[in-house]
Amino acid sequence: MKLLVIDGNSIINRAFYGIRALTTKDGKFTNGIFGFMNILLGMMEDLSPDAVAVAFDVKHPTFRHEMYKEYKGTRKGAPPELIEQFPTLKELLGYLGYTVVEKPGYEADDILGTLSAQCGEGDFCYILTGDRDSLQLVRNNVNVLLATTKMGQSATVKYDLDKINEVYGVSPEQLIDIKAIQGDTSDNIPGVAGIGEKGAGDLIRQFGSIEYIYDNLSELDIKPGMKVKLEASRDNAFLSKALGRICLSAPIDTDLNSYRMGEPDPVKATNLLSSLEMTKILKKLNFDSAETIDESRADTVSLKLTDDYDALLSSLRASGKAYFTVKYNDCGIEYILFKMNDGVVVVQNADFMFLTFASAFLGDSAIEKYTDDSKRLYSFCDSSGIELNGVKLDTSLAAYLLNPNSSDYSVSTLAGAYSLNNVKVDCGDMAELYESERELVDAAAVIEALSIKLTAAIDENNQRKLLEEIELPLARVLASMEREGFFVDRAGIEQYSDKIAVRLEESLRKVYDMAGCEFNLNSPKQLSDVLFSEDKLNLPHGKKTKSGYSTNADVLESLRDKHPIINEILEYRSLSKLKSTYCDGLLKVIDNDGRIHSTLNQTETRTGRISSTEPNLQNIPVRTELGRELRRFFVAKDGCSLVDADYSQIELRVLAALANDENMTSAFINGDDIHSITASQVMGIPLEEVTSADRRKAKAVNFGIVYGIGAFSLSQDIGTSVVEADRYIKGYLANYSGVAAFMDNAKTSAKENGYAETYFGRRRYLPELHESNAIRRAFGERVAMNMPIQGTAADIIKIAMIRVYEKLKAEFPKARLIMQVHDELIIEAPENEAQAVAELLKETMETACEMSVPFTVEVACGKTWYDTK
DNA sequence: TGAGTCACG
DNA sequence: ACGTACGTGACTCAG
Repeated sequence: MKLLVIDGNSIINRAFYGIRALTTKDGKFTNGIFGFMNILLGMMEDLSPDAVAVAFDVKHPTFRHEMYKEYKGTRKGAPPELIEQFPTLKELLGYLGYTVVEKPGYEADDILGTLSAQCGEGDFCYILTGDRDSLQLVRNNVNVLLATTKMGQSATVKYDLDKINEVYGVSPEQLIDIKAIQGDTSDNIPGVAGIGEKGAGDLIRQFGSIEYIYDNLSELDIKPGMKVKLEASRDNAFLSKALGRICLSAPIDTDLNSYRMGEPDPVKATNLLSSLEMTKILKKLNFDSAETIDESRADTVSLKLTDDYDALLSSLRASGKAYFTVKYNDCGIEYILFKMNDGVVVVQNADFMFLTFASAFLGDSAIEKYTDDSKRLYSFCDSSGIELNGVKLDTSLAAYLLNPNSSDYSVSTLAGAYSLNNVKVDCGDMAELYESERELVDAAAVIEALSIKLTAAIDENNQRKLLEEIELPLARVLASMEREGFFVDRAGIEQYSDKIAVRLEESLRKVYDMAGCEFNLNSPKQLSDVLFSEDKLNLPHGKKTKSGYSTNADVLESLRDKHPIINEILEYRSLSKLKSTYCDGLLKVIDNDGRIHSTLNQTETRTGRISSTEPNLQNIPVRTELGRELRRFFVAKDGCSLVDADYSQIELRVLAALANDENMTSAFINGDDIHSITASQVMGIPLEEVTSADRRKAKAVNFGIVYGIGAFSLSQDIGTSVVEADRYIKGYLANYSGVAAFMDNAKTSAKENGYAETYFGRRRYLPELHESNAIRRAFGERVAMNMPIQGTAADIIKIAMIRVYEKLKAEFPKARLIMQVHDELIIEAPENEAQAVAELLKETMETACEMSVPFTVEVACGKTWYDTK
């Protein structure tokens, strides 16, 4: 029989520390369980064992104190956010058919030892652990799979007898002797004072055992100093050997057959995993979906197809509500699936009447629509000349508002997270459809219940306005922007690309010349070798990364004077970026209509910003002249101009307003230059005497404050000492006392509530704030300070976008909003309307939100994006 | 697939 | 003693 024995404590520990904060929507930590399951399932696949035992230490309440004093003196207890995961993991393992083994007074180690010792001829035992102590258990038919995290990547290394001999040069038994001399502070094993890992290894490799060493101490060829140390710790050495030997006879069930995999309970396992929001794990388990339904408590939903559009439409009109999901194909809609009282009703786009029905249904503002991807639906309607009205809920948008930390807002995942996955579809004569469109039908079956739960949760959080006045209407705007796209000058990019290619080639040659060898300059690893190896350029290396020395721009910048190659490498890097990401990248995504249609994601960021992908048009170069040239190829189509407007210092203004800081607010009201004023006030110099260097420093502090600044990073940024940077920050907070109070309050209220929130009630949950790990907690605090600022600014521009969209539709129907870059909006408008549109845009953005500071907007028109700056 | 790098606000 | 500012996405290498 093939047996797998797992040290549960050790593996969950590794998982916990290896994966950063991962929690469910209500803040339960799940990272340890998630990592454990990943490792476990990987092992099951690789080894396919017949029997599995998962061993845990038991923290026996009466025993613990003794253990603690006796053996665990210096081992720190696990943090509460890990401890709370143990019971759930054990429960889950039970549902999946694994046997959990624990015995008060015994450690997981002892259970591993005892079970592995039961393996006789014909058996094979794998021990999975992260603890090297278990290596002593290796035998002919017992291997240890040691979980390691090398360079951030987790892997397991197999230790058999040969491997142990190769690594340690001893037998497994002798590892106990080594440890008996070396000791182990974390296990409170004293060892021999003054002899460490190397000395202990040498002694045992040479003499075999501590018994032999102590029996013959006087005759042995050992340095006198070491002999003295050995002699002094004689008793401790033997005690240590006894302590270090893993028990092979723990009083547990030793019949290996008891550990054969049991039948899993798919219903309970699925429910638990869904509530833990572990879709990926659930997928890997690959349960037959019919098995995951608890028949006794399932809601049964029928499935039927209809082409009686009139009946369906009057039924929808009668109820005034439609819960539905849509399946698209290349030609448009393929199916609409409604959840009606009596089950899922499917309409198929199979005849000419379908579009008439769809148009009547989607356009009817009296029917409240509850669906799962409104942006896509708006997009379809746009392209089909249908006006979509009455969208009351988009499940993905509601779920995003409830918790922007997730990454998957599909109906099936949400159904799991809200415990709505116990729905049985009675498919009648529609088995074929159900077979091929399972997920779709299941989604339709739960969308009503899900909508009700989400709506209740939104109300509970006071986020209805945010949903109905910002996110829902924004989906229509984003759909329009995506469809509109940005016209680009393909030939222009191609020419530019060729120009860059020539310079890139030259640059590469120069680098090879100066390096004295050819290598792949795109590989940081190879570059760091060339720059920092003693037999190559041997330059002073800076900070190290996980796989060598960093070669990033900061490091290279500091080496500029050391060698002319540095400049050339920086040149190569920037050219290479322009070529591959921007020239080649953009050319690839130009559509047949000559325009680039970026996807604007509304549920991606944790702060409420939107993001842009395929391609990302929110990071087109602007800071260097050569990069900025690219913007010449983003142009308005024939007869049109671009109208571009951006908020000036919106985040700082939001901060001033949210903090209600008198000083900062009045600076903005007066229209002062905020960075100069800051320099003047913080450094205590008259405004006229503020130099540009002073202003630059103040600007960096202003930015830093928004991010939850630290003195170290500020000093890096402005090139001063940490002490001086710290002085700036202190001075800043003294001068802007409202800001200081705001930051303080942001942290404490986030800690109390469990989330940070914007002015408009957008939330971001911050489980990091409750972590024991100081670094992660500090990160949480910075986020608690930053999110309300960045998020409120995001809310404001979203409001502006909705209003701009509406006004353009009413007043300048030929003008179109085409892009948003966080604090910037771009409209493509007929040339003769550009001026008027510019005024409308500026006015609308400036008045999107009334606060105690003005939100000023700078606007410009031009034929290309470049010209608007 | 993750790490490293770099583009933007 | 630690590691070092917030939020993104694309490309490349290397295991």
